[in-house]
Amino acid sequence: MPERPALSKGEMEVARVLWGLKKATVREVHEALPPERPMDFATVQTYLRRLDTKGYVKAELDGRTRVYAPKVRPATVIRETVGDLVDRLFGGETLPLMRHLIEDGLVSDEELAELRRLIDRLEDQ
Amino acid sequence: MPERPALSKGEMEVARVLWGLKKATVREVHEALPPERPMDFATVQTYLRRLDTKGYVKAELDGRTRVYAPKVRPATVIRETVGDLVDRLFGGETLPLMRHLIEDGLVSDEELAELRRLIDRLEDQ
DNA sequence: CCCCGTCAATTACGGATGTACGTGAAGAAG
DNA sequence: CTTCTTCACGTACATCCGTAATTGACGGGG
Repeated sequence: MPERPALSKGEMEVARVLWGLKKATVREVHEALPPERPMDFATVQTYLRRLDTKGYVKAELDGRTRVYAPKVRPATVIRETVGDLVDRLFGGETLPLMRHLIEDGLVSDEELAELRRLIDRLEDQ
Repeated sequence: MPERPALSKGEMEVARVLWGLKKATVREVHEALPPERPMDFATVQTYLRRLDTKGYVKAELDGRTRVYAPKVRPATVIRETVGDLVDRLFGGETLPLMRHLIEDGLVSDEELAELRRLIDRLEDQ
């Protein structure tokens, strides 16, 4: 597999937005940013350019404006990123991460139920 | 709460080792590193010094050798780190992360069972 | 005493990252 | 046709990160 350089924190944020939009110009991504995390237009531009060089998105010129689109699926990025974190922080063990997520109250009751359904489905299949 | 600068990947790795040792010199940390992730002695030294300046560990001099000890509990670091990742990659939603962990086969059957027990315990309490 | 090996500390350094400024072209206004 | 404005592009830059080479103090053998 083509080993891409890992994403940085900021790159992740704009990648996430681009996944949501499927296809967008810098301006569109900029405007779609979550309001609690504003970012300069030029900063978004930089992140998109870097995502391009790193191979996570592709860009094509429309007139004189670049239109970006994802090239790597979110699931892939997530797997790699989370895997890396689990390695470094938990020595590769996944369960401790789960435990923390659950015990720190980061998961609501509803989500717990949903989670249980998920496990059920997976187990008898 | 004293907002510390976030940990970098490398810093996490040595912090993890130090948590295991409770208290150790650079050399001890260096020797306790997982074999599949070797690291120069001086590199470990640098990470520990940076962990110190960032406020994650404290160091005291024993003779002319520094002895390091954790100052922030793992649970705290984990909460902050994972929280940050969840924000950036999932917009704050925890469940999608869980889903990915489970569906990508990153969780063994045994762990699934364990996980179910965890949920049970949490729910009826 | 002087030299050498050992171990810890300090300094170094190229590349990544977060963030933004300066520049130049396309179009609107006069 | 000249000027003003708008927008996207490339360039910039201070900091952080990963990684290690260099320097300096101690103790032991000649």
